[in-house]
Amino acid sequence: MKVSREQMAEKRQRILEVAGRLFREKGFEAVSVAEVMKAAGLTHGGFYGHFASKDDLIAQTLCSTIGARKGAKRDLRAFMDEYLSSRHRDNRAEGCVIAGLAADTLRQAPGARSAIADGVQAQIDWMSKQLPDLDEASRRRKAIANWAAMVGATILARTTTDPALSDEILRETQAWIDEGLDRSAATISDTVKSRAD
Amino acid sequence: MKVSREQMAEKRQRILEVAGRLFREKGFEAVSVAEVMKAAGLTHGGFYGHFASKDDLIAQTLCSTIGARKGAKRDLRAFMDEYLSSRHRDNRAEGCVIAGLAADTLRQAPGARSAIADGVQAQIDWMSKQLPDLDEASRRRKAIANWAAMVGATILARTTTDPALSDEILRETQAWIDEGLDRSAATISDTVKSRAD
DNA sequence: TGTACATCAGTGAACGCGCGTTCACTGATGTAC
DNA sequence: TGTACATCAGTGAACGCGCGTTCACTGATGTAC
Repeated sequence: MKVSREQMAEKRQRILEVAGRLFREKGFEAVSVAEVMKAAGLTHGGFYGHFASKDDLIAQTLCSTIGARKGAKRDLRAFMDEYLSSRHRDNRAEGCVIAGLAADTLRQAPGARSAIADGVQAQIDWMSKQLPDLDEASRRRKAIANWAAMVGATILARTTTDPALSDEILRETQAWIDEGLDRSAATISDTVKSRAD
Repeated sequence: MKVSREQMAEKRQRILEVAGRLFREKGFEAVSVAEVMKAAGLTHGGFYGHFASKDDLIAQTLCSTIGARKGAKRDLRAFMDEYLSSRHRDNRAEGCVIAGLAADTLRQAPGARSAIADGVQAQIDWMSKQLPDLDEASRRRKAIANWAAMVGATILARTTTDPALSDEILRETQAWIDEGLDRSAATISDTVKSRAD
């Protein structure tokens, strides 16, 4: 049965949303087209009215989900705290796409790969811009190293079966990053002071 | 046709080796039992004489590959240099199992999960032991944060489609880790000096 | 040491299953009059 | 504004395919005499 154009656009959006959740939770290959459509309240046959293929759905879902998460970011410290929290570790379905799906995306079609690659690039640029260091090079170095540590810690914390070790990985990574940020702040205040002299 | 017992043990070993390479290269789901057996020079029907199921193969391959890599480690600095090299980034088939398959393993059977989890634990313990810092807590913190950064950087560097950014991620992460190690060395030599006074 | 036979690792056809994808059909929508 | 009809989003059965797994069979191995 036909539906109105707004309804169709809404349904397309709903498919992208549930696909984003399911893919992050289970990975691309473990989620079937039929499962996505059912979760969106539709039957599987209608899928190809919205997307050209499963690969197309994957690429569009990544674009859409990365875009949505990008828009929600505000303060760097708050972002890092949330990222290395047990809540984020345990909530794969709504968490960071890169921590959840980067490894999976390596073997996907070019559309998916470039969507994730753009996300990595944008994330590094954003973090670099938020850091307090004075010179560009150390801002960028710190952004890359901290982002790598955050992604790695999330993946390792999710992998571990021992809850104490999992918590420790998040906590110690956060402490290590905080030490680095404090050191930057101290250097900057020194620099500002010496300039004032 | 029957073969001698030593030949059968050799074949089992060869299956584990090719499976280790193929899984790291393509992920668990994208490699079929038939593909593994063909790569080992056998036909797929014989598979169940060696392993109870594909899940069993995955778990045993992880154990075997992690064990083999553990035995090959020597010096921490050399290990870190190699880990964050473009060679390691580009050689998934023979590289670190955790960077290559940790994300995939999340959704695998318990045997695979615990094999990878043991690998994570052992890696943190080993790195912690190799670090020069005087107190246990900062050794462990540094081991966790550095290991997380190494795993994350490898995954991000493999994800990126821009070769320059990929190289940059590896280089800057290594530089950041080196700064941390140098800082430890300096602190220790200060401590030793002040004790000598 | 040589021979006859039981064992069993490996072979390859076959199985059932779930997947991505297709397609004839349905019926609400939106348009022409 | 009301009616007749073309459009087309959604339905659900069906498809071909590759997968993990099974099984009757083969023939070299290793043992009993």
